[in-house]
Amino acid sequence: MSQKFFRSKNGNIQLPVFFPDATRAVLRTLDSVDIKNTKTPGVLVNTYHLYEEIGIKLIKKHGGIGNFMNWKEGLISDSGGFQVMSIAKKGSGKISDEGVIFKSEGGKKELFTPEISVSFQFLLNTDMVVVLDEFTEPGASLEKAKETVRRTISWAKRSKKEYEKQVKLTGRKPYLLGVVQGGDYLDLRKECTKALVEIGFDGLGYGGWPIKDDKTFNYDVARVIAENSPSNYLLYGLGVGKPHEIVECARMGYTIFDCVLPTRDARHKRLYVYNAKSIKDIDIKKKDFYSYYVPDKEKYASQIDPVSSACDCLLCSNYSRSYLAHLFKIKDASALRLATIHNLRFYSILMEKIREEIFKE
RNA sequence: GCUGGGAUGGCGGAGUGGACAAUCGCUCGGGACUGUAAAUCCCGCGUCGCAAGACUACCUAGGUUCGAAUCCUAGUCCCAGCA
Repeated sequence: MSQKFFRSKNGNIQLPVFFPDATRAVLRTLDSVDIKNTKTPGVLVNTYHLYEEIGIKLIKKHGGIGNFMNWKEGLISDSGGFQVMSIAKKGSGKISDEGVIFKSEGGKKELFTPEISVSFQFLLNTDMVVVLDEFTEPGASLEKAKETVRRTISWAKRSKKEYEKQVKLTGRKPYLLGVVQGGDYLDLRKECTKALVEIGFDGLGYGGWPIKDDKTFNYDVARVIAENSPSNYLLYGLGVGKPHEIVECARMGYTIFDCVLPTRDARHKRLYVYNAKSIKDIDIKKKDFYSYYVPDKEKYASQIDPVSSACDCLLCSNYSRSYLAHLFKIKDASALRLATIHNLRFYSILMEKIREEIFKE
């Protein structure tokens, strides 16, 4: 790991980091103060969604998405590449070399291009700009995968160009992240990585779908990207992942992660808990260093202890298991908020532990 | 006391002679979720069995019928109205 910090407007943030997904400029059920209190150093917002849902004028008026949502910490904007994939899947759009044609809310056809993505991200005024890429679908044929890599590289070139234009225009120089595609084809991944390095970025992202057919994480791809990137590059696991997957990738040199899991899982009644008595006792070297806690089980309905003793979040330091079970049972929104806060704190503790491990070595 | 209505699985509540181990909802148990179309979705839930299947079941006891949760008789309990 050569890069030790992530540059944000509010100062340097120690790497590695996990940024949860505030896709639509909100981390569902929380507000920005809540997020900060979980010791989460930054969030990811989504270019495609914000482009659709918030007008350019309003963003300009606020001087960026950070001001809009009153979030002064780290900010990364995703390009919309992941949405390009879902559009294609839905069949409600079309991907061409020029860009993506999609139907907006009102049914109007709109063209979304790599240039639009980058320039809009400058408007969002985030710390890292991610280039628009074409997602290699899981199970894609070699031919299909090659096609997405070809387009991803061509879009990356255009993005870089637009980025340089925007740097001149604004005088700002956020990180620029290239995204590696190529599915499970290691040669393709390598080729894509090299081509992107040739274009020149501040870092590269592990794009596409990182989970193999057998449901396990594809570490081979992660390794190929890491091994073929310059040492000063930031390595970013896009949409990664489960706690143990983050630990593994961090050991390979990845330093930035984002994922919907902690927040979505919280809303779906899956809380993460460390198999440890206290925060100090957490050992991420152990194979099963964490497990799941389902908050509304009957057996918890009368327990007065907190969800986890190895946690200092708002939930664990103030409320009992029975109270949380009650909140879930009566479907009160605060159940989701407390659960989300807890999972985010779990992830921020995870990153603290990873930093400890890496700096010790 | 009289009159009418009713008693179905953990709960609510369908079914009103065969296609019923019983629609559906809830509860309960299990699973999924990875750059968020997701406070969502999937599975199970009489007993035994991995399963095919077997057995016991719709208040109780009789009865009618080839066949009853469904029809008849008696009983028990509950509810409503009237005394």
